[in-house]
Amino acid sequence: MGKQMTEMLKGTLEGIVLAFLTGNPAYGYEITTWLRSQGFTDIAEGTVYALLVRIEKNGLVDVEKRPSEKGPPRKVYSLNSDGEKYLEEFWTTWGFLAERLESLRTEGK
Amino acid sequence: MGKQMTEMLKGTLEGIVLAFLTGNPAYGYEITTWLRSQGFTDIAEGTVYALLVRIEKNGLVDVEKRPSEKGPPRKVYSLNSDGEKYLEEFWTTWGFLAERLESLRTEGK
DNA sequence: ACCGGTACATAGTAGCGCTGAGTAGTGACG
DNA sequence: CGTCACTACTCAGCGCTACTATGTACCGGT
Repeated sequence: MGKQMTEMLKGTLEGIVLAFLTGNPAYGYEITTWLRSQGFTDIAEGTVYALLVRIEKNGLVDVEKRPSEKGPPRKVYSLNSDGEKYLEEFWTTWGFLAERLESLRTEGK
Repeated sequence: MGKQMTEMLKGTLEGIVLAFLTGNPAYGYEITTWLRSQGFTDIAEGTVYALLVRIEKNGLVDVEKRPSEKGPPRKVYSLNSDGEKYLEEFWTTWGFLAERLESLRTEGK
C-alpha cells in the first residue's frame, strides 16, 4: 500500500471499522474482507485483529463467541453505547478535518 | 488536542502544510501561527519544525535563509516540482479516503 | 536589566498500521 | 490419507508521525 495511505489510515481506520459495526455486528475476518472489497485492498489481517483487540480493551464494543461452520470459532463484535459516543466524536473530528482540507484544495489556500 | 485529532493528523498534516506552501513560500513560525488560525489550535511548534526538516530531507521543498526584522533568520520553504508531484498524490489518496468515509457516514454502511 | 514576542531546533515518548510468522479448524481433491 | 485452500485468530518487532519538554538566540520596549 502507498505510504501516504498507510499514514492517513492512522486514526481513520478505527472510525471506519466502528462505522461498519453500527447496527451490523461482525467478526474479524469478515471485516477484513469487507475492507478489501471497499478498495482498501492491502489492509493487513494483523492490522484488523490488532485494532479489534484495542477497541475491545477500550470498551467500545461487545464481544460474543460463536461457533463457525468453517474454521475456528468467531469473535463477533458489536458497537455498544460507549462505541457510539466515540464514533460520534470521530465524525465531528473527521468533519472538521475534511472541511479544512476541502477548502484548502479548492481555494488554493 | 483530542487524541483522535492527533492520530488523524498523521499523514494529513504534511499534505496540509504542502498545500499551504503552494505558491506561498513561508517559514516555520509563520506556518505554525497559520495552522493555529485555521483551527488547529494545539499544533505544537516542535511538530511543525520536525515536519519541515522531514520534507526538506525528502526533497519536496527548497529552502532559502532570510534575515528577519525580529529574531533569528528565517528559513523560508517553497514547494518544488517534486513537492508538487507529491502533493498531487496526496490529493488522490485523500480524495479516495474522503469519498469512502463520506459514503460511510451518509449511507450508514 | 528584564520581559515578551519572534524564530528555530532536538531528544525522548506514545500510538497505530505493517511485516512476517505461527496456530488451528474445516472441506475437497487426488 | 496427505495436502491444499479457505477460514479465523494471535503475536513480536518495526517504521513513521505527532506530541512533550526543553533549549538557544535575537530583538524591542519599559
